[in-house]
Amino acid sequence: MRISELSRRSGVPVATIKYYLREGLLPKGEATSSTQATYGATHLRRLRLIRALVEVTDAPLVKVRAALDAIDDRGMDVHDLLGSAQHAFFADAKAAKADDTGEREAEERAAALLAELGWSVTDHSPARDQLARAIATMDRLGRPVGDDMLRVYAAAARMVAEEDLRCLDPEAPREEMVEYAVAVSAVMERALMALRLLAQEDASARRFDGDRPAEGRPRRMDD
Amino acid sequence: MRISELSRRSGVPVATIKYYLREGLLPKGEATSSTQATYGATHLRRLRLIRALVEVTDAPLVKVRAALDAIDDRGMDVHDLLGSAQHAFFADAKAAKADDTGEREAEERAAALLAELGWSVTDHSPARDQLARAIATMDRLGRPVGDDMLRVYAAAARMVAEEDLRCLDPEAPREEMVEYAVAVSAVMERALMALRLLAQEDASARRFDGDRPAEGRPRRMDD
DNA sequence: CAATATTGGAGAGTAGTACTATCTAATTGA
DNA sequence: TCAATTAGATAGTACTACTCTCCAATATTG
Repeated sequence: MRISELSRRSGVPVATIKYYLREGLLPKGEATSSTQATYGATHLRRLRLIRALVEVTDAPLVKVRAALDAIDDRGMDVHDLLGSAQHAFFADAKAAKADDTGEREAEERAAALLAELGWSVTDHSPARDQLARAIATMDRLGRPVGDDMLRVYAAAARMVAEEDLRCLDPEAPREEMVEYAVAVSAVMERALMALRLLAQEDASARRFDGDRPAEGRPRRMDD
Repeated sequence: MRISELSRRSGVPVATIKYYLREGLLPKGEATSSTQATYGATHLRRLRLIRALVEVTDAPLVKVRAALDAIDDRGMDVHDLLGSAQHAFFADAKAAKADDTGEREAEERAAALLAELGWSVTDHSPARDQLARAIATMDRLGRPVGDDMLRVYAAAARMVAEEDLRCLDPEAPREEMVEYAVAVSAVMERALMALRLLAQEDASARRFDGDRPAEGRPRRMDD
């Protein structure tokens, strides 16, 4: 298929496709002459993935490209491939400023939690830094988070992550599997956040709105 | 305190504070003369909240301002205040294009899930739209999410949301409580996402890495 | 009281992101 | 043959989040 058909089938303007080509987000089509190239199903799938990533999460293109580059990296086993794609997409641009008050302490709390949970994760993971950053930020706001809260969060995260991995098909071709894993991580992140907000609204209704808030009634068991 | 002290104590450059003042993110200080104003603890707290929001989540300032405006809105009960602050901060700029394939269907699935869970949430919530969008996007990528997966996500979201609400102090002044709620929603979102990634890494290790020594991949045949 | 510093307010400038538009020359389809 | 399409390159646009410079009015210090 030529570029105009790729555009029509993906809903992305030709000018934008050319821009993605220039920026290396999309591999070049196969040139049939000096002013013609053809694109295949891979290009269409890749283009849809790009749009999903930029529309649902609003990640900068540079992160999308980093994740895509990781996916295309040959010569890694699935676990490392998954890890490097996540690393690329979710790494934070602004480096960990290991300078200030409480940041170090927050890192230690994050490490302690991970140790307690017994999760086998690499050091220097961007996710770990982000966890520490969130803890440190809550400290700085004067509202430190308790260990019990972190444990609840970790338990919820684990439930979701098990489910994420469960729906990965080990029979699928490697590249598709990793593409899918990245898509699930990124777009289902939005779903999870939306559900959290919805659940907060429900909980808030039960607490502040439903019946009189002030008296300390025992926790309702409706589950 | 004067602007330079506010800058020193918050770590935010004076020029940036002035910019926030101009943009209405920070209320003006009390003017003591035509070229002097003083700022109080409220300003410092607000400034720290702004920085936490823009640094941890990378929300655009317009969203931060919308959330802040909602917080400052007098004459709402706590539940509605919480709701409008969340609405303001988490609403998506790009309107729901109710046009295309499967979007309507995704909305129905989201509604059905919420009905099944019995959550009392408003219609027209941005979170609901985002949930539908995520479902529709997975469909479009050719990897639709199952109802069982959505239920797991919902259960996890509920656990976290209960915990979020639990740590809200009903005795606290209303404004501080809402500020805190927004901070928890926004910065602990990052913590939850980081933990999900870490849990995915652990699950991936157990699944793809754990029982295989250096040499073998379960199956590889391409190239 | 004079010299120096700081401040509020306004405006312009900057760097980065994600496109979008225009142009040229080659090539294709009718 | 000749309008339409295309690759590739360059330039322009709109937006965001600052950052810088300037001014006149104060405030602080010697």
